[in-house]
Amino acid sequence: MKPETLSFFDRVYEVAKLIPFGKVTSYGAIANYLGAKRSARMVGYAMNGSHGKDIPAHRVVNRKGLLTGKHHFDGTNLMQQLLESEGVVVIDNQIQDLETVYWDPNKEL
DNA sequence: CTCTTGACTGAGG
DNA sequence: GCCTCAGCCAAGA
Repeated sequence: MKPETLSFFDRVYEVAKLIPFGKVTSYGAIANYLGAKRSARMVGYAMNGSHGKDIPAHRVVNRKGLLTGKHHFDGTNLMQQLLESEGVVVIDNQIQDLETVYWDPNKEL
């Protein structure tokens, strides 16, 4: 690939697609993997365009494991249900046992 | 070029 | 542990 031709958004999508089934990661982790540790907000912002793509956006949460982006999904609890269907325990928009399901691209890739 | 907008994060009280 | 504040940076108007 020619990353130079890909925008920051496109890189976020590529990483998001690499998230294993039943795992989650944080915006900051993705940003750090892209070499822009301070651009965690951009990662989330990029996910706005993830709709209509093969992006498992529900596997991306903030560093606390809180489903801050659930408001961008259709249903009120769609994001939570998607995660639970993958074996991730979620209670009140908060991922339980985060360390167990956490996937860090910097360590895994 | 300037200004606004964020699905964030770390530091301080 | 919780709440608040400020910095961060790319994209779009």
